Amino acid sequence: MAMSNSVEIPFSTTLLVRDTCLCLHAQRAARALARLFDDALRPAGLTNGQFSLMMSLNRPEPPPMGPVATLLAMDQTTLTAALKPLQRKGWVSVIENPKDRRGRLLVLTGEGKTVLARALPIWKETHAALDDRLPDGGATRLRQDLQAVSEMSGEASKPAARRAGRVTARVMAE
Amino acid sequence: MAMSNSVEIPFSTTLLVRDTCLCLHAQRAARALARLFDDALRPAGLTNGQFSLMMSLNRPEPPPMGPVATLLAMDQTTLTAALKPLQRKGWVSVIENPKDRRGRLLVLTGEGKTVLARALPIWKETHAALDDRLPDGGATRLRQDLQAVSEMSGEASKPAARRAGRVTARVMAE
DNA sequence: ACTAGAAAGATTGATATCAATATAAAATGG
DNA sequence: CCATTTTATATTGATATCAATCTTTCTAGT
Repeated sequence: MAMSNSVEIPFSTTLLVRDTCLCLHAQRAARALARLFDDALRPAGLTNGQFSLMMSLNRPEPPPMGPVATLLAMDQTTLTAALKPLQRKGWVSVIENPKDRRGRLLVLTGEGKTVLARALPIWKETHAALDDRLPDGGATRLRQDLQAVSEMSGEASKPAARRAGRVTARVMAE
Repeated sequence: MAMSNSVEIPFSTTLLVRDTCLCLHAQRAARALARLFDDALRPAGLTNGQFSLMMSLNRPEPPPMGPVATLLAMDQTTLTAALKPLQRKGWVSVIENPKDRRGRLLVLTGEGKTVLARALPIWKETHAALDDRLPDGGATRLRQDLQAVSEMSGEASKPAARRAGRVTARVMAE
């Protein structure tokens, strides 16, 4: 009798994973929304990620990189990479932190602010349209649920924490 | 009087965008969940995306690429790229479609099935743990909301449709 | 059958993402 | 104050993501 080499997973399992996996659902929604906003923001010269990043730099005091990476729930090395094109375009400057010479401060330039200001109404329109198409209160609920998931699967696996074996601080307090 | 070159966006607007943008929330949750599942699946040699992709290939009949890309809500060119490492590892074969010589069929190899079968219990555990940490019914609700968003912002902006100016067919009917 | 258009994928180039690792500076414990 | 550890960030290498574009093959209309 022949060696049964390949392990069969029932098709029903495939359907189960397809229908229930929160990770898959999140990746799909994230791709779809990214495309939606990328398309909308294209005339402004920004992607959804660049918009979010630059918007998060619009603060009274220029923030260091770590907190921004945490805010965006991205790896610090991803942030370093994401800043490169924005620096090239002159929209963000990365300066040395005088208080801590290991660190950098992220500064939105005047030109960066202009680009961001042009993108803002597009974001508003796009987001309002999206909001309208969701059932009443759907957006708020979804936001809360996403927040919960980010924090939950984030606490233990926040990029910074994973390297250091511990959890890091709060970010962008109002 | 000096030229007022830079456009100021109030900090309150930044906080508004940070707190309400569904796209940002989705990207963050997607990154956090991706890390969670990537970490869990690492011993099995798979990333969350590779797991989802390979699982979606576990069907009675090997599917063509288009429907798989649609199912995963990713661009067709992304799928082409994502298949490369899986082909190299011998877990997926890309064969010519005898019915349509433009097309390809994606086949999970025996070795691919074995890898996937080893990853399955990890997925189950990880997903169950995640489920437990969400409030009652939270997972189901979130799934439905994510689904709605994917379909909504997907219909008009499905990768295939964006190129062709129209919307494509249903996928992976049970 | 022919031809124009549509559809399926592949390729290229730019950016995004993270793991592993490296470097430099600050903090901490003697 | 010095040695160790920790923290902040950068670099490299692999994969993921999409826009723009190209080739091949199929389909429709004639």
